[in-house]
Amino acid sequence: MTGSGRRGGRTLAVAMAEINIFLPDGTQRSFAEGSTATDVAASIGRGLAKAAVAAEFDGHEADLTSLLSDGSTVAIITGDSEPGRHILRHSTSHVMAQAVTQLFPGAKFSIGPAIVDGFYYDFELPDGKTFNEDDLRAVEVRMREIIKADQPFVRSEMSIDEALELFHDQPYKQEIIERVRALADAPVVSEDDPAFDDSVADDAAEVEIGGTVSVYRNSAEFVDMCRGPHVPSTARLGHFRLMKVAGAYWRGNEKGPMLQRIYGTAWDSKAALDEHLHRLEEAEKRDHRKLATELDLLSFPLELGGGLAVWHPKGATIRKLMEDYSRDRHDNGGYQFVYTPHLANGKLFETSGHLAWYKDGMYPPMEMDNGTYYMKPMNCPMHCLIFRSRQRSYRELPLRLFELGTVYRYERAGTLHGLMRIRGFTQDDSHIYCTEDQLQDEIASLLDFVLSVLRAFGFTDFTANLSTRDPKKSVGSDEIWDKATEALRVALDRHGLAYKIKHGDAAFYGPKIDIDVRDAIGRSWQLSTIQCDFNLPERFELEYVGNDNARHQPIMLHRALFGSVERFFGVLLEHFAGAFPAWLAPIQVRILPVATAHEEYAHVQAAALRSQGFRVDVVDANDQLGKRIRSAKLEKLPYVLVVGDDDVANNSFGVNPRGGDVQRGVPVDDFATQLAEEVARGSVAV
RNA sequence: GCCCAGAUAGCUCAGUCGGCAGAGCAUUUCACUCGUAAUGAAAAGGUCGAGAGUUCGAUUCUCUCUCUGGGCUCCA
Repeated sequence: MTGSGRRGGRTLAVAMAEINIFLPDGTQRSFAEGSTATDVAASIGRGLAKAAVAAEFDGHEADLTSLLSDGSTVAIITGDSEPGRHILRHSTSHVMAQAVTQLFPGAKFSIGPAIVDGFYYDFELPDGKTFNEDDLRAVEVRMREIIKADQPFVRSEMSIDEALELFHDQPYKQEIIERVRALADAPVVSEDDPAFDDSVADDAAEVEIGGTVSVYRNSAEFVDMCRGPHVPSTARLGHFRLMKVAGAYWRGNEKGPMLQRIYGTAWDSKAALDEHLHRLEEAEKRDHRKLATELDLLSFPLELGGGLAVWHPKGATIRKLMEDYSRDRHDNGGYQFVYTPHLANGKLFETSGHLAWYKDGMYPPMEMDNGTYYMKPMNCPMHCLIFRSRQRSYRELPLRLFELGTVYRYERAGTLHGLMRIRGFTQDDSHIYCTEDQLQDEIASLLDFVLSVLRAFGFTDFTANLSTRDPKKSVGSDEIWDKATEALRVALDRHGLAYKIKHGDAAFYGPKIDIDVRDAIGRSWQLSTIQCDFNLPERFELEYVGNDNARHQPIMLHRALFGSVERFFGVLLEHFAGAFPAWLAPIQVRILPVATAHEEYAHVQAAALRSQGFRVDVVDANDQLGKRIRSAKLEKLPYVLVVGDDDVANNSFGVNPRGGDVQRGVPVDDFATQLAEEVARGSVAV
């Protein structure tokens, strides 16, 4: 079966004339043809052999059988498993590099890892040439030829010096090899260690650590440094597509050279590839920018400039409902509402430190007769002024100030993205001032509050990130950092919320929790944040009088649930694919009279429903009923009510719900009662 | 900010090898009055993103800018 290209739950990985066992730690051991499980167990230990994530063998089923019959469980990697997809994607990226070097002589290549759903490879073309769409198609064609040629991937190992010689005309490969040489002598650093360096780990993933470098050759002219593993030969590949070309900095360094990155997707079967492409189409259909236009919710007029939106009536209705709900919850949650202006004298941002650290992210200054003014990039300094406006007692704490505060940030032009990254946006922002003793309880109840509000908007799947101190850049004592970090951790544990610790990822002023939510099609969005701040209370010299009649500095918490109202709106729009639940729908009910004779009844009923607080409109019988229904469906309205002779006679509606079956003759009062229940249920906090 | 690709009617798009700009949907009007996803006819709708250059002539070619999309970087 060698080279037969079996896939789909069957053997994918087969090597030439040897057995390769892939161990869970990412290393690989090779055994000569004919080795048995006894040999394997003797060499690497039975436990490790059992835990192996994959094995390559020579297409001799007898060898495999002997491995298995000996009792060692050696997993054979298949194309429809996660490690299998990883291997075939990485192998496809090698083939792409091979095709590129053939079509573009002199191309330098750097790294080409497997990523979610696919792979990429970064290139530098001679004379600063760049890829275009036609180049991509040409590369695809060449790749298919290589795949058809059924070239075996042959692994070999060499010394670092030999590798440097082999890749003498590949400067990026040489740089990686040099880094690995340095790494071989350096102590092993765990991922949890603050000194852990991602980029070194990436390099280490390319090659073996320990003085040798492994390379894979799959034809006379193409060899690439790689730790492996790979599929045994190129014929095992084939269900791929090159998706796009993009610029990418070498090692992600903005000051470094810009390479050409080609992204591709690769799967073990045509069905899996088609399914993936279909998923992309579905995600595209839910794109909030597309839906915002189709549903007439908002727009980004050219005349306004980049990253600035205007809200049309329907979008504004949804936004108002979101904001009303938020205000209501905060009102009941012990928050006090404040308002602050959109711009301020630069002295304020000098005091807060924003000008010193964040000036590039702020709109440029406005010179005025009595000073220099800036649009506010944050609400916190202003809330601190409110705290400081008079002497505070411990009896007032925790003091929770809340504002739907609109801020302006000069996001770099290339980073703008619809509502998700925008230059003027509104935070559901609160700053909580509390004592050290109150910190634990405050954070715990805050986490309750955050999750409850998110659930009310239809999200159920959450994960959290806990970002801890970066000792190289932080203010505040060890003691207070430990205490705050512990408070955040305890709150997460108490909730049983899954969380990852991001070491050293905290802002300089304090640790934080970020909440990610999964939407209806499984994408993850970072929304809420809870941040401790030991910096601003110091800078603004905030204090309260304690029960010991002495002055103390409060701890400050920043927190936002939506994060930004605009971004949250965008996420909701994609989550619901524009079909907002009844409590948020800008138009909940549309009444369609069958003919002109029923228009009066339709308008009377619409007025009656409006008086009960529902959002209702009527479309008169100028068009055919079918057309008006179609139009209402495209607008994704929760309820279409058709009224004709029967309904006028019986005081009823023909109810056509979104995603449900038509029901004729529903009594008017029954419909109103049921809709009221649905609306009330929709926004209930869980 | 950097790399690539774009910008034509409200929307989705076609087109002009440089010579008065096109469709469907939406809009308006007229006819039709219809029971659950597209009735028919007509009208109106455009400085072809902005500016400069080349040209007898530019929406089309060149350059700059603006904005958008995909990435990279960034998001204190």
